[in-house]
Amino acid sequence: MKRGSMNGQKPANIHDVAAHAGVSIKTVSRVLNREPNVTPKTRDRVLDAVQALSYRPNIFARSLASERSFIIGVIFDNPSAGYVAGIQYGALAKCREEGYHLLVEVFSEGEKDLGERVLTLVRESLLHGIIVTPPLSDSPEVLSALKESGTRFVRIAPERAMPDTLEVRIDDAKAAFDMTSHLIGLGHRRIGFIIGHPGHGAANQRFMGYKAALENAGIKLDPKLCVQGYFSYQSGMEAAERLLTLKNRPTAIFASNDDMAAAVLSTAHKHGLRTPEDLSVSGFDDTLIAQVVWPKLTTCRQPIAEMAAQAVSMLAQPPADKDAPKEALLEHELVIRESTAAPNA
Amino acid sequence: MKRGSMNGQKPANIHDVAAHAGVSIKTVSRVLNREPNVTPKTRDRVLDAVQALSYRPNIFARSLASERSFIIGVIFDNPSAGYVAGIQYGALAKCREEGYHLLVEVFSEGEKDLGERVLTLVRESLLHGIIVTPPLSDSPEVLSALKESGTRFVRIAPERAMPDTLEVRIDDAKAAFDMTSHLIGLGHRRIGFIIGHPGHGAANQRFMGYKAALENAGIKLDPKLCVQGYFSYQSGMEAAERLLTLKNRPTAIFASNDDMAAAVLSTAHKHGLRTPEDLSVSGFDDTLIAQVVWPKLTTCRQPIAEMAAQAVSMLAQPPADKDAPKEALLEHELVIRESTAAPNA
DNA sequence: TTGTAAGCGTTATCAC
DNA sequence: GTGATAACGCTTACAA
Repeated sequence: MKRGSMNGQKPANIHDVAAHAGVSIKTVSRVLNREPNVTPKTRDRVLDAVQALSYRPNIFARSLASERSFIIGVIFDNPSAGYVAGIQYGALAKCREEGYHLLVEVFSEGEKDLGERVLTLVRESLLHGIIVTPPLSDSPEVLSALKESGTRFVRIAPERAMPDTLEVRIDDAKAAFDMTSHLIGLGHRRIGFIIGHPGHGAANQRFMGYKAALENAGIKLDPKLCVQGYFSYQSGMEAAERLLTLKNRPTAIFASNDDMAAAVLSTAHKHGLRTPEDLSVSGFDDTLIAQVVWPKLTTCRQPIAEMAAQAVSMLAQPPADKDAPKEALLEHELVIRESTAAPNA
Repeated sequence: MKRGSMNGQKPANIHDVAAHAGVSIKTVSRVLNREPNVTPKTRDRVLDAVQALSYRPNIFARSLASERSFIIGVIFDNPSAGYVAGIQYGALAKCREEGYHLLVEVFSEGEKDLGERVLTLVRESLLHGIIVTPPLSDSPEVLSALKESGTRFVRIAPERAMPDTLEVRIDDAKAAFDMTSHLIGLGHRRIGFIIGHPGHGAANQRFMGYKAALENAGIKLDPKLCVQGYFSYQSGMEAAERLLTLKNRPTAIFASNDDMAAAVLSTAHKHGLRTPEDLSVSGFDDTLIAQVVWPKLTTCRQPIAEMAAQAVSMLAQPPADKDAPKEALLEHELVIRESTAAPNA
């Protein structure tokens, strides 16, 4: 057995490699970190030794000595499983490329000592950077703790802009505008809207987009048609209930995310309404649910994984780079499926 | 990344605390690690200093010096978003309790150098332990790499037992037995079964439970009624298609997970079959989808989060403890909803 | 181009 | 009980 592990042998360290290659540890370090000033020949000898001893640098020692960390953190507050999975998938792919690891933490916005906990996380584990997902990306406590810590962070889909802060987003207002326009194009005039969670950044933007599209088409906004939701399936059912029992009920409902849209479908069904014949329904996000419900949901695809990958890239960039873009704006895409059609079609 | 807070001040280290408290660094270390032999008075002085300087130990230095890590890894291969989220939720809660962090990594079983990558992960980042989720929990490459590395690991829902290995599971065979018996109790005799992914540990167990229940009720197994699936929505549609176009089609279909059961629902609908009047459908896992489809799925709840929490607990336990349980068996629970009823009801 | 030596912030080994 | 001092495995000035 060539590597020392099972049988109580300690794994090789940088000194072993140096000895095996007949060079100094500094040279090994240079090779490993791709620093200049190493002859190809020396480099090969070192690489051979690394191979032979199956050496892997100790990440803790590296971090301790260099004051850099190779771990990127991502923090969540309970969003949908599909959203979490999408973010992680994208972040992990890029992390692998860039040589980082991904540490996950969940915080709930309500909890005591939220700022304190965030500080502990970044300080104790010396994160290289941190990805902040909504609704945490607009939490004052989280944000000020992060600022105080000096750790670089990227906010995903934040509502409010912040100076000197990295952001990744789509144009939520434009996306909602497009979706609403799609409905209007189909011939709908009475379009219900289920607003997202009040604290969630993108929620407001989407609402704005909806209103702008109505105005653009010369349709007067009916406040009765706009009801508050919280991005949860449950809240979607309650909102749908209110909209569908209206005297003059809408012919289409645009929900701010897929979970709520799925709830609308189910509620409409319960009321004996067919989709899309009697009621068109559209969602937002294009998570798995959109394709699993019947009929399949018309929705707006948000490139969640790419957003996370982008966030990792920004973090991987050297902070000194003044010219690096501070904000990345990614493209959304309307996905027209079977849940929307012309009214009374 | 530099750790200094905004104003360029470096965070306090153990020497600062020692100086502030007028003791040696060893004493500070003792207090922090709850070692004996410290007078209450000294202890309080140290604690005050910690507070005053808002000191947090550097996790890298700690790990380097003690050869212990405070990070637990969890590795996935692409399972459903609901499953991933459930595992992480449970693991994180327990990690917080026990003072660990959670590092996530995704591997795909097909990829080259899988074992090599697993080795690198545990060695490079010196994980305290690692949680292996299915289907990785039965991957020979992953398992042998882990054994070789000497890192402690817990397998979630493995199919094959391994000596001297930690495991957390439910009794999948019993659960499938119960579900099948529920269907039989309703009056069904022709019960279709969609088998899970061949490489996935629990899949076989569930199939065994199905067969045992039939035998127990004196029903002869019809091989035509058992079709292979892969746990994906897509594979569920194909399997359902085959079952529903059978000359003598089943009056109930039991799919090995919720995603496939949702696909059965949709396929049945397409064939003009009503659920549960014309066809009963049941799933497994009780993920979000089970409650989002219409009608809501009868399924078997698997306590995913608790299983992950249990895994963290086992890892947190000192390895020397010979009497610590090597295997945890958690309870499943049948969740009867609207997708199952008596045939022709 | 390569090597020496001094940290990095902890824990651990002994003395006292 | 408490405290110097040496690891831990690496990076990085600074020499050579």
